[in-house]
This record gives sequence, C-alpha cells and structure tokens, in this order.
Amino acid sequence: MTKFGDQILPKTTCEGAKEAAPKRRRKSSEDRMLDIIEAAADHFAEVGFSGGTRDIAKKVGVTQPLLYRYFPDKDSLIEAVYKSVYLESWNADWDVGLQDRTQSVRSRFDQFYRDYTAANFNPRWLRISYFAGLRDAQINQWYNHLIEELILKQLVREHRVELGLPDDAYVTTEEMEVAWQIHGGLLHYGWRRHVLNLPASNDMDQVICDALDMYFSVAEGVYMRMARSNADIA
Amino acid sequence: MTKFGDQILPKTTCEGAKEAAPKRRRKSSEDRMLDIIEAAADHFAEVGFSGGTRDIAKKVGVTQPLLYRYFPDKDSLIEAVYKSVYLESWNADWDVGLQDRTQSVRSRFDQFYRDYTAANFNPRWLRISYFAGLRDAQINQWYNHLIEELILKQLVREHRVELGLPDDAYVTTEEMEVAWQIHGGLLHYGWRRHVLNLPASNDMDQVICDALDMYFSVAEGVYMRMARSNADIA
DNA sequence: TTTCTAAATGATCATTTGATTACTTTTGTA
DNA sequence: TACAAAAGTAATCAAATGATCATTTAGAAA
Repeated sequence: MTKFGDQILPKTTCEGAKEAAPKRRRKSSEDRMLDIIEAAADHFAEVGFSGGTRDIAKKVGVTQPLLYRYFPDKDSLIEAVYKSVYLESWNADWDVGLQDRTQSVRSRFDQFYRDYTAANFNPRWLRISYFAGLRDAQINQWYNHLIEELILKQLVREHRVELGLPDDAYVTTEEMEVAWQIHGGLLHYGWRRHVLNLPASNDMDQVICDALDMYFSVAEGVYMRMARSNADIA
Repeated sequence: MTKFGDQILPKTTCEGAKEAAPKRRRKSSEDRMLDIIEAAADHFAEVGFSGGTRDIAKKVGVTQPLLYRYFPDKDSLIEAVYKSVYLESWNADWDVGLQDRTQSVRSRFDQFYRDYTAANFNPRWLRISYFAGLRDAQINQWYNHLIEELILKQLVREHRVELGLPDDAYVTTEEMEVAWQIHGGLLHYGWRRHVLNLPASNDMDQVICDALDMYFSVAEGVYMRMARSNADIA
C-alpha cells in the first residue's frame, strides 16, 4: 500500500545527470495530503473509523503529529476520506449515457452496471461505504439520493418512454422500490463476495444480466398498476 | 433501553405486604448475564463493537468490573451478543414450513419473508449484522450459509418440483445468485429503511410481493438454461 | 440471629487514544 | 551563501480504554 510512500521523483533539474538521485526527502503539501488520505482510507476500510491515527501515520511513513498539520482533527480526516472514496469512483458520464436513446434501455443499464460494479465492487469501497452508513447515516443518505435521482429514476422513466407510456416525471414509491430491488440485490452480491469473502459467482456479467431480467420482467406490470390506480383517483 | 435494569421483582416472600418494596439490589447470575448481553447488544448496535465496556455497565446499572465476572474478556461478551441476536430472531419452524407442499411455493415464500422481515428488520438486528460482517466475516459467513442451505436452496428445489422439473439436489451457482438477488434486495431495503433512515416504502408486503414476482418471472428461464447446458455436457 | 456464599464495588494498572507544543531540518529563493 | 517559510519530529498530555484484585455486602440457608 501507499506505493508512492518515499518514491523519488525523477524531476528534471534539467542540468542533465545530477548524480541521478535528487533525493527529495520531503513532499509537497498536496502530495503528502493525498498520501495521508490514501493510507487513512486503506486503514479505515480495514478496521473501521475507530482505527487509530498512529497506524495511519505508520502506513504513510511519517510521525502521527504530522497528520494534525494537514487536518485539524480526526473527523476532518474521515470527511476527506469520504469525499475521496466516493468521488474518485463516480463517473460523471454515467447519467449522460443512461439518456442516450440511440441505445435500448436494457443495453444502457447493462453497460452502466458493468461500469458501476467494476468501479465500486472492491473491498475498500464496499467496506468504507458500509462503515460510513453505520457511523453516520448522513453521508450514505446523500449517496443513495444520488443513486436514486441520477440512476434509478432514469431507469424508470426511460423504460416508460421505451414502452410508449406517458413520460410522467413523477415516480411512485413502489416503482422506486422495484428499481432499488435490483440495485440492492447487486450491492448485496458485492457484500457477499468482497466483504464476507463468500464463494459467490465469478460471472459478474451474468449476475447483472439476470438482475436486469428480473427488473424488466415485472416493471411493466408495476407501471400499469400505478397508472390504473392514478386513473382511479383522478 | 435495558428496561428491566433495576426493576423490582414482585417476588412472593409470601408474607403479604412487606413494605411494598423488597429492594432487590442483586440479581441471580442468570438474570444479570441476560441484562448484560441485552445492554451490550443495544450499545454495540448503536456504536459498533469498539463501544466501551463502561457504557454497557452504565446501561445495566452496575459497575464496569462486574462485566468481568460474567465474561473473561470483551471478545467473549461480543461472542455472546452474536449468539443472542442471531438465535433469538431465528425461527426453527421456518425451514419446515417451506417444505409444506399443500401450499404453493409462492405463498410459502411469501409467508416466510413476511415472518423473516418482521423478526429481523429492525435497527438493532440489522446494525449488529453489518457491524459483525465488517468486524469478523466468519460469523456472517456462518449465517449466510444458513440462509443459503435452509432457505434459498429450498426455494430453488421446491420451485423446480412445482414446475414438474426433475428434482436435482444440485443447485448451480447461477440459480443461487438469482435467489440471492431477492434476499439481498430485501436486505438492502432493510438497510435503507432501518439503518440509513431513508424514506423507503412502508408497505413491506408489497415490497416482498414485487421481489418474489421478480424471482418467479425469471427463475424458470434460468432453470431451463441450466438444464440445457447440463445436457450439452452429458 | 448467625453464618457463609457469591454478587457487586472501589481503587487502580498498563495501554492506547486523539491532540498540543516546542523544537529541528529541509528546501526554494533573495 | 544566507535566510525564511514550511515540512517534519520528539516529547508529552489528558482522557479513555480493557482488565485485575482486594474488599464489601446482600440475601438465602443454618
């Protein structure tokens, strides 16, 4: 881990071979900051956010008080880890691709879940996510809101359009739950495979395929039921 | 919490009204043990297994060293909490009911998931489960094995029988994954609702119904595909 | 009432924890 | 080269941690 811990930058002091090793013993503020966040993320992923600051410093290869020159307290470091882990593995193109109507909804979401699981289904991301949810529901609430608005609601609405149904911006709770069932089922697969280390299927593509089959085979019926009960009310 | 902390047992000293308050300040070993486990479960559910022994003692209403007369160390207490939480909310009748062929597979599993979620979908059970999985994969591995063998494999096999397909004891990885998709999706619903406190659907029955719809609508196809590829090999 | 077992406590220990301070060393620049 | 800003350290603190042990005392049995 912390693979760049004390790496030497082959920096161009331009003046040719200056003994080959400039031996930078100190890092720039920015680089060190990143080192610390990286090591903290690794350590928190391993033991949870109650993990000690000394262990983190050790992973970085510096003394513990140095952390307090970069973060006022441990909570700030945790906050930085949240940001880093969540933002680094979020692709801004995802919600754009989901609206590309030259592709079928099915193939758009198939592609999305391949990308999404490839980016997030690893012990570090999953463990940090669950630890974060247990420690502080707020951060995970924010993330789930993101998933709901940018991904799952798109799935419901784009599917409606493809079925030739009216494109109502409103998505009912039940429709959301059906979409969440897919997302949640896949997440639990990640939990079993990468957190519990259970012998789950290796064939991620097949798992996604079956999960989406499940969605598409019942979603239409749910829409119809929703539309009918809306009509009843009106 | 710890509602029976210093409750007075209206124990029959038989001799009628003995000043109304017998003031039992000491409890039997068994009762105190249960008090401690109960308080520990509450506290660990709240803050995780790094929670302090002093806080637990406080909830019970005793001093911290007393815990060490009941458990040799903190790990043993944690072990006791595991057992308590998992065993208390497991119903031995479940796997029997699932094999009652006078009922349809669908209604058997509908009933099971109503019972199962009623018993387990609460903040305490869910938080302890996830904390346990993150801390020590083993205990959760054991539990998931239980679910897999006693519940999900039954679902697959009973469904096969109902479809008039050969009752092969062997369940493929892909078939298991489809069943897990339902269980995992429901669990994630519990996570969102009772851990993250997100505004998920209140209608548990409907959520279960839709989840099972998803399962039954694709399971047959998966079985067929499996059977065919088995035939190819043979 | 007296006695004896065991439930419960008080004091305390050695570590570990997050955090602060004064100090040292590196490094880019005047 | 001299210097100042900033990266990094050593020493240390107060609080909290899991755990131990001698002692006290409730309460059932004699």
